[in-house]
Parts: sequence; structure tokens; C-alpha cells
Amino acid sequence: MNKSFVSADDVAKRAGVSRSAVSRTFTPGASVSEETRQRVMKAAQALGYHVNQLARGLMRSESGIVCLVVSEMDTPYRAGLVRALTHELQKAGKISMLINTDRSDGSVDAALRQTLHYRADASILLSGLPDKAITRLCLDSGQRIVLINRDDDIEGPFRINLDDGHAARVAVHAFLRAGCRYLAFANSEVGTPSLMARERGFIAAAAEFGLAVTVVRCGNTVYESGRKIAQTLFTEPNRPDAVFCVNDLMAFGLMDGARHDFGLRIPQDLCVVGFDDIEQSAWTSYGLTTFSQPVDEIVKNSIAWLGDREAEPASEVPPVRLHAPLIWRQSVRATQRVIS
Amino acid sequence: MNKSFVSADDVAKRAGVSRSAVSRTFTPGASVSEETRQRVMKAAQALGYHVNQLARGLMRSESGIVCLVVSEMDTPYRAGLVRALTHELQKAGKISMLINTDRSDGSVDAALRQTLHYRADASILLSGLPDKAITRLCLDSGQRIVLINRDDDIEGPFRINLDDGHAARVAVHAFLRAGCRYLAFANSEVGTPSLMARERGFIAAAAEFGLAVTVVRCGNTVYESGRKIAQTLFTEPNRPDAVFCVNDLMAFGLMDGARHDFGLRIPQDLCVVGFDDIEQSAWTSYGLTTFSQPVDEIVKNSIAWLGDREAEPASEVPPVRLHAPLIWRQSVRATQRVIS
DNA sequence: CGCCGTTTTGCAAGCGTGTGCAAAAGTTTC
DNA sequence: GAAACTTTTGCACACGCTTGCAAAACGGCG
Repeated sequence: MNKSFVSADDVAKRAGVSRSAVSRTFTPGASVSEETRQRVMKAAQALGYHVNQLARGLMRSESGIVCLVVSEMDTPYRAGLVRALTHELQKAGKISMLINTDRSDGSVDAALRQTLHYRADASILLSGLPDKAITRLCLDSGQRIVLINRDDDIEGPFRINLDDGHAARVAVHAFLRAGCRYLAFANSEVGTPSLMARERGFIAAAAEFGLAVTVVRCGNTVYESGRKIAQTLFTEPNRPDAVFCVNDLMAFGLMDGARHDFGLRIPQDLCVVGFDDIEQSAWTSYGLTTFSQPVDEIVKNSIAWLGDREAEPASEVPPVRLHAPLIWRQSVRATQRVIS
Repeated sequence: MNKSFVSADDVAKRAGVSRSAVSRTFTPGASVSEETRQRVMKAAQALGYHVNQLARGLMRSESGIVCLVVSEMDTPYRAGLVRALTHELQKAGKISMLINTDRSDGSVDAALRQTLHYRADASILLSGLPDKAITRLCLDSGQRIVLINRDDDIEGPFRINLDDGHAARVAVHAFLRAGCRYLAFANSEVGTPSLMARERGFIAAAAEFGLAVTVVRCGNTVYESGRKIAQTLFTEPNRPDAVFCVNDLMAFGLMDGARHDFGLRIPQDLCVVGFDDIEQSAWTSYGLTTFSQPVDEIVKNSIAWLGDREAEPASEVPPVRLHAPLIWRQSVRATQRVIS
């Protein structure tokens, strides 16, 4: 009761065996007789012994730690991803360290440095882009790196991306089927490769049908930005009748602005498509037609890559490109509008 | 370039000093001459050396690890809390481990066991209730425990709670001022002490004015539950004109149900108050009047308690009880309704 | 009982770090 | 220049664990 952790030595002493025996008892697949194992277990139970993973990680090459580096993690999409990742990592016997990179400027680099401090087996980056040098350092230290939706050109990390261009194309088709003619694209000023890919894809697909796209970029990928974009978009002379928002949150802001400030009805006067399919999209007030982030697939791929001890160096492996299906709800007309 | 972490020995060799010198260079407050410090730093830089926190944690009693144990962490309130906690912990030089307790049954206990494995300095519990025995074990191992909004009667952990009862009383007053007469309370079946405290407080305060409260409990504290409660509440003979929802998410479900399925106008026909003040409450579609979780205060108190190395055993310290102010938006009438 | 093959067990060397202690080096004072 | 301090440095042990290795124990067989 002296306020300190109990060690394997204590257990060994109590069970009347050597320290090796207790170590082997807690090492799956080690050679211990059933009798001693029982003895050790009983002693461990009584003392409240727990293997010290720090010390274990010192001997083995693996620490069992996986770092998740993420900023603005209360964003619904990110929060959901973190939840799913931690859950599956735990099932795989790993523990997750969460590194918050909310402070800008070199924060991702600092985060990766932290992962080195704790000898993490792997790092999963959900946001930000790491410096090349520090990435190299991690990789050289034997750490694995997974980049999710950060379409980076660094070689070495395992990259998981979406078919953003294809999704944008699907959005155009959906709008055309609904009889929309004036397309707009609501983007942020963040300029992440995947966001820009959606923009380019949308414009290109529209061009194939001879349609121009009004592009507005504003602030961060948040509700307020959508709200502001609604202001600029619907006060223009020829207002769009279809908007593809780079993100569900922006879509909500845009919808609220369109309805509240301009009295537009959705989908009768305006069709909206979002991206992420976060929980709120299904709420009755929005009923947003949106592309679904294949969270489970993303997680599955990440874990598989981490688990596969003898996998190729990632430079050989092409990025995984996952499909984001369109989830139909009520923010896009299913059929062409009849002009009455 | 042999895929492994570089150790202090490597640095020492390269800098032509002893390993102790390296260790001292990276230990704030240790005695090293400026010259050797420079030499060591240069060598460390060149090799990409990083102190191994696992090994350091083995020597010192502190690992620098703080565990956050939380379930359903993609819930907006929880996600925000986790974000704020990780941010402040990092500022305090700690690193956070995230333990997901989504699987029910004994999962919190398993989580605490994990914290022991990694010799965490402290654990912060945002959800679930730990077993008493395992809590004791953590405390005896010298670990600190913080319980946030889990109004538990275990002695030892540091407890942070809200003045739920008082908030409920404020809600009743708000409704009365708006001229509401038929009060209802929308709860979940979760039965957490703090949720029940809100329920009891609401009923008691209403009783003081001779008013009865219709209580409905349903499912989890999520949107769908609110939706369902709207169904049962507004099909009743004398429908309520004011509902206090235990949670913002449920409030949104209730509002959507009231508006969409029953054509009720808010706040003209129905006043609603929520709890948490999550981001969505400020969205135009909802404009929910709600009690604000003092996230910053919660975080500040937690960190202060962890940082204070020589603090009293928590059994001496009474739970901190924080105030949750009511944030006025549009879901409650400011003045009494004029019956026309 | 002796021989041989198979477990089981303890020893001891490591993993990468911090730190007390005494020796070495440097600084001040007389 | 020696004595008395102060600062810096290296040694060696400790932290709690894993694991290769060889000795010990065990079991079967002739």
C-alpha cells in the first residue's frame, strides 16, 4: 500500500518462483507449466500486478502504441473516424495516443517528434501535412505512417484516398437529372488536395455538358463558411439552382442561409449535395444528399497495413483509392422539375 | 539507416562524450557545460536522436501519459471535451492516450487496466463508471483519477460535476416566464446520476409552482430518441407547451419531430430547452436555448488537479461543482405569449 | 536403472534511460 | 603556487521487463 506499482519481482517472490516464470506467464506462447502459471496468476491477482508495457516495449521492438495526429477533432467526420480507429486498434491489441495539432505552424512536425519520443509503432495522420524530413526520420526509425485523405506526394507513407474526382462527376449527373442548370461549387480556402480534386472534377464534369460553374471559396470547412457563401451566391444576378458543397458542414450552413435569408425551398428551388455523410445529414431539418465517407473501409485498410508486419515498403504500394457512394436523401430532386 | 531508433549511446559516441552527458543535456536543470551541450545537440541533430520516453518513464516515476477513457466519443459534446483536454494536456507537457469504451460490460474496467499497463500518471473518465476495486488499485498504484460528470460516490477520484439541479430550476423559470403551463421532461433510459439530477430538479422546481411534469424516457441520449419522444409526447391528449431535454441531441430530435410531424412552431407553440450547448445549437435551423457545458472550466480544473503534485488525496477534497449558464437563443419565448 | 528426448526453469545479459557519488577539472582567494 | 570551493564528468547501478542458453526435472523405453 505504498503508492507504487507492483513489479514482477514482487509477484515472483510471493509465488516462490523466478522472475522469468512470471514474465513467461504473461507472454503468450511462452513455456510455463500449468502449475506455476496458476501459482503466478494467483499471486499476481492478489497483488494487483500488471505488466509494465513501457519496460516491455523497451525489450521488444514494439511499443504497441499507435499515434493519431489530428486537428479540429470535434468535427463530426473526424470524431467519427477517431472513434472507429481507436476501437479497431484496441481490438488489434494496440493503444492509441492522440496528438492534437490545433495550433498551426509546424505543429504536425512537433506531433511526429512526439511519436518518436514514445517509440510509436505507427502514426496515422488525419490532418495536416508533415515535413518531408521528419517523415523520413520516422520511416527510418522503423515507424509506419498512414496518411488519410492527405493526397501527398511523399514516398514511404501508406496513403488512403477517395475517388474525389469521380464523386464530383456523380454530383454533376445528379444535378442534371434533377433539371438543374446553374451549378455552383462551395469550397473553403483550405486548399487540401482532396478538396481541390473535388472542385476540379466538378468543373470538368460540368464542362462536358457545356455548363459553367460558379466557384466560391470561403474560410474553413465549417458551418459559418457555408452561411457566408449562401450570402454571396444568392444575391448574385443569376442565382444557382444547384450547389455542391465540399463538406456537409458547409452544406448545412448554405441550406440554412438559403432557406432563412432567401426563402428558398430545398429541393424545389435549390438542390444541394454535400460530402462526408456525417450524422447530422440524416436529421430531418437537413435530409442532405451527400457522399458517404467509407469510414469502415478506411479503418480496415489502415489496420491491415499496420498489422502486416512484413509488408512492402509503402513506396512500392500505390495509394489505396476508396469509393465514396452517394447517399440519396431529400436535398436533390429525384426527377426533373416541372415548370408550371 | 538500419531501420531502428537511435539511442543516447550513439549520440555520445559521435559527440565524444559519455552517455551521462547526453542524458543531462536533455534533462532540464541538469549540470552540463555549455560547450558539451552544444556538441551533444549537434550530434543529436545529425543522427535524429529523440529521448526514449518509455525508458525515461521507467526511471522516473512519471510516464507523462494521461489516459482519457471515453465512449461514443463522436458525440459533439464529448468530442469537444476531448479536443480541449488533449490540447491543454499537451501544453502541460503530457501526452494523452485515448481509450475507447464503446463495447459495454466491464469495458471501463478493462480501460483502467490498460492505464496500469502503461503506467499512466492519471486517468480522466468521461463516460462509464469504474468498478470500485479497480479504482482502488489505480489509486494505490499512485495514479490520479478524475471523474467528469460521473457523479459517483467512490472516494479517491477527483470529481467535477455541474449544478444540474440548479440548471433545471432555471429552466422551469424560463418556461414560466414564457407563459408555458404544461411542462415535460425528455430523458433517456441511461440513468446517469447527472441526468437523473436534472430530472429530479426539474420536477421539484415545477412542483413549487404547483405544476406537474410529464416525464418520458427513451433509449440513448441521441437524436432518434428525441424524435421518438416527440411522437409519444405530442399525440397525448393535453400536449405540453414546454419541454426540457436532457441533452441537445435529443432536443434537436424533438424539435424536428414537433415541427415536421406535428406542424408545431417553435417557440410560438412549443418552447424547448436543451443541455450542452454543442455547436449545432447555434445553427439557424435550431437556435436552441440551452445550458452551456463549461468545457474550459472543466479542463482547467482537471489539469490543475493533475499538475498539483502534492495535492491532497481527493477523498479530502469535495467535488468541484461548476455552473452551467443558460444560453438564450430562439427556442424559448422571451415574453409571455399573448393569447389572441 | 540408465539412456534419451522433451519440457520447464533459473541465470544473466540486455533494452535505453536517470542519477548518486566520487574523481577530475576549473575557479577563486590568500 | 597552494588551498578551498564550485562546476563538470564519467562510472556504475537501478528501473522492470524479455529471452537465449544451459542446467534441471520429467517421462518413456529398453
